[in-house]
This record gives sequence, structure tokens and C-alpha cells, in this order.
Amino acid sequence: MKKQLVVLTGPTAVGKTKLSILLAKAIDGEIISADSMQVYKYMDIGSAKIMPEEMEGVPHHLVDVLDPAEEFNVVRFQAMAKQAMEGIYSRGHIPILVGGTGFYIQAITQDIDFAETQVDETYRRELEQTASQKGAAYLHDLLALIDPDSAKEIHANNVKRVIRALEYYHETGQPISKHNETQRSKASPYDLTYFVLNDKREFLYERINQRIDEMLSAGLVEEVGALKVRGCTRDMVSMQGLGYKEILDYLDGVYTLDEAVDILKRDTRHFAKRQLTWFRREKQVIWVNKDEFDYDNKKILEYMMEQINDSKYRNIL
RNA sequence: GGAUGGGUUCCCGAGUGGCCAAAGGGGGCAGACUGUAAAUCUGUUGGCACCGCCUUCGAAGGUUCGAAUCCUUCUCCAUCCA
Repeated sequence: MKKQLVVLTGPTAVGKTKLSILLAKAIDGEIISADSMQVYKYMDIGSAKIMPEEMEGVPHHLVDVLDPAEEFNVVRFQAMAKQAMEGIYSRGHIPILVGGTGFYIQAITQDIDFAETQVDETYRRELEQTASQKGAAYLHDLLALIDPDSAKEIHANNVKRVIRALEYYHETGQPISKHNETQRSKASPYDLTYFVLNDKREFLYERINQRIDEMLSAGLVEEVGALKVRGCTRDMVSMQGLGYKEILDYLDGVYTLDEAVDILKRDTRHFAKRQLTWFRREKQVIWVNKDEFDYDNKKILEYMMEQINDSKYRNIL
């Protein structure tokens, strides 16, 4: 029998965190954060991290556990999340995956099998250098030689993904396109209920702008300044987070504060759009449009409970 | 009151007689995504009955086979002189 798993996601600033607490209490769940930034310590304001007093006693996992200098990626997330889930199941609780990183969620719900190879940093750097010296097209041609399918799918300008495809072949001797294909066709090993909380686009954008203003008055600049003093630099994964990279640029004199804030707001809006695109593509998601519930979390929760109770039936279909 | 520069598609901004529904950028919208994913990348952006037609370049007239581009008047903005 499949184990139960609940996912609560949605675009940034839509209100996932608050709802997640209600949900966790209602189903006796524990929360696993599926968020690439909230894992990091000292990054509270910019990542809109939930604070201990807001948790209301609901156990949270993968929040505030890594140092900003540490690298984080899907594979690591997957391993940590799976481990947390084991603990949760053993306690007889239901894991609730909460967060906006669609890829991370997919890594769990589809149980993607990432080849357990070691990333060869030297090779990666080599490819990066080749790209900057001989151009993206050259690298893409290289990929076409060993994995024409991937070359067809990945745009030449998307250097990061071209590099990963090349890297994958280098590590495994297999084309990544083939690997992707087999992974894609897998069914979820969980009794899954996957919610996407959403709101009207204009309201969402408004909330994003508003939230960033709040972050600023809560001391975002100071937070980033402190990280800088700590030795955080742009090339760290943690400093690629929205709010961090822009404010870092401001502190480095690349932009004025106003410019940095405008860019941050815009990029966050763009991000929200990308998230939505991702979720639209996911199968078996249950869209929860806030306006259809009069923006009443109680009504939303009621609906979610129904869906969770129906999930067993639904997952057999 | 006078002089000069200027009003271009959602915004900024090129365009100075045909190759202009109009470069480029931004924003918006849409999409991709299987070890950096809050990353990275792509497409599209006047309307339609869409290989063609219609509406657009401050407004109204005019010149011309033909105008966003030339002329006239008006109007608004900016700067300068009074």
C-alpha cells in the first residue's frame, strides 16, 4: 500500500505558510520545507522563512539547517527530505511537503532516480571555460555528437543545461535524454494529494510588491549586509536567491537601492510566473484558487480535507 | 509674448518619403526544465475572416502614385529669452 503524502505549493507570496500550519494541525502532519532558500541559516527575511513562534508546535524539517556557504541542490534535498519522511512515517504522522520549488517537489513525488555519481567539478569547470571561450554553439555541437536527442531539446543558449547533459554523459556513458525518458514515465510511489494554492495574477503581483516592501522595512538590507560580512559571495548557491543577489549588488554599488528593489520585485514576479508554468505541467495537481473560496482559509482547509480523504480512491484511478 | 527642441505602438526609445505594424530595450503573456531550479533558457507581443485586409506614429487639413517621415494651422510638453 502506498504511503500518504500531501503537497502544498503555489507561487511565492500566495500564502502557503499560514495555510500549511492549519493543514498540519488538521491532519496531524509534519512539514517538510521544499524550498531552496529557507534551508539556509541567517537568511530569514529574504527567504520569508517561517519563524519558530509561527510554527505553533508543528514540527518542521529542512528549515534553517544549512550554512549559506554550503551547496544545496535537488539531490541533496531529495536525500534529506526522504530521511525526514521516514522519521515522520515512523511517528505515525503524515508528511506535508510545503514550498515553492517545483523541481524539488517532483524529485520526491516522482521519486526521481538521480544517478548517484559524483559531480566532477574539474570537468564542469572545463566545460564552462569552453563555453565562454568558444561559444555556446560550440558546446551545443559537442552535445549533438554524443546525444542528439538532448541537443534537439536543449536550446544552445541554455549553457547550464547543455553542460549538465554533457556532464551526465561524461559520468555515466549514457545520454541524459534516455535517463530522462525512463524517469518521466514513472508513476508516483505515494498516495499523493498535490495542492497548488493560487490567486488572481494581479493580486499575486500586488502581494509580491507589498511583501518586498515589508522585507525592506524588516531589515533585509541589514540581513544581506551581515551575510556579506560573514563572507557570502554571489557565486554561492544561497546568494542566488531573490532578494540576496539584488541587495548584494546594491551593497557592491552596482545599483542604487531603488533600482535594486525594482529589479527584485520584477524578478520575483517573473519567478512566480515560472512557478505557475511548472505546476500547470504537473499531472494530478489540485488547483486551489483563493478567490473561489472567498479568501477564507477555513473554507480552503475544508476543501483540502475532502480531497485528502478522496485521495485513496483517486489514486487507484 | 518670442525662440528652440520635442510629442512614435503598454512604457522607454530608434526611425526623417516607399524595403514600416514600425529597430532595440523594458514590461506583459506563453513555454521548457530530471544534480546550480528563488537557477538557466526559449517564444510571443495592434486587430482580424492572418500568404491578404483593416486601424496606429499629438489633432485637423494639405502636398505626393505613396507620409510616422514634407507643408499649414492648432494643441500639449521641455528649455531659454522676455
